[in-house]
Amino acid sequence: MPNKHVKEMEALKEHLGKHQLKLTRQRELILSAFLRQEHITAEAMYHQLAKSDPHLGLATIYRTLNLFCDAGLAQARHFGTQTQYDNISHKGHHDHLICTDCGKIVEFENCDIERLQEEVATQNGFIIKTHRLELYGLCSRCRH
Amino acid sequence: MPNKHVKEMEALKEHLGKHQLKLTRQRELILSAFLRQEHITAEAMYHQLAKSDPHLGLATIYRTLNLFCDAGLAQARHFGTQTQYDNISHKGHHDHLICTDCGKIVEFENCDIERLQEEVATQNGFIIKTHRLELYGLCSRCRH
DNA sequence: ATTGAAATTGATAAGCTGTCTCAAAATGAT
DNA sequence: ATCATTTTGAGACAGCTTATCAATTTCAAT
Repeated sequence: MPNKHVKEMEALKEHLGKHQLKLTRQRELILSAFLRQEHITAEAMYHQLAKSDPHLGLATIYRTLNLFCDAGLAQARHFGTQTQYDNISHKGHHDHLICTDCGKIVEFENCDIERLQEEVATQNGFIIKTHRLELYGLCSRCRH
Repeated sequence: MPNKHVKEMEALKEHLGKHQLKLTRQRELILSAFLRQEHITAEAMYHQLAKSDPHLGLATIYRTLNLFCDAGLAQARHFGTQTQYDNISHKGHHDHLICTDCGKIVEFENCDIERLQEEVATQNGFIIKTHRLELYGLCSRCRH
């Protein structure tokens, strides 16, 4: 596990400890692979890891990615018929423009929107931990 | 069909005419029910209409809602494991502040955020049809 | 280091949502 | 009214995700 993933590893361990869960070889392996991606599906990770670990089950991948969501390391996003698991640390504050016709996804970042979100939260007594902003529409090619 | 839905009915007829499709009792019924909602799932509409029309098939609902998407009256949005069909004519978007601790949900609306969203979309050549904004955090009670 | 209760895994069955199939019915142009 | 074409309803089917469960692994307490 690269050094730069130590922080996430610690976050996972903390979550495991709090919930009487155990650190397994598979969880370490999947975390390591997950942190290298910006976002990935369970199926894609299954095929990716099959090379180095042929007996890693698909159910374990799903269970572990959902665990990462609980631990705040990942965020599930449903698009089409599949679920994308977004890497929170990569994401930082990236949001998505999604073409409903061809499925194209454009990532963007907008500080002004972030600031307004904070404002709205403060007005309502909230402290924001994460957010999800998705804009659905047609990309330049599909709108014709 | 209420008078206020005449415009949508005409839009549907125009689409049907252009594509050699036919206006059926079911399509009228489903349109009428759909226009009364801000958004709905196929399953929910199935149960809702089952009372007045027990033999209306679920497949027909799906087919018809997808037809509405093609006709520009509806917009499909994947939410959780299900597909929400949004009523395009309802413009009043409410976004959500969600407390991850107690589950409290506060709805809000912010024109400035909406405007910035349009800006971002335009910069990327997109035309927005719908969006989804959720802020996750702790509400005033739970943050202590 | 060993033990043992509790959690996890892998393989697969089951569940859910949405689409496809096809014979019967409805539509609408003629 | 006729008839080619489209649509419907019911259920089969397909894709993605979760549940089941015996075998294995983890880890805290010896």
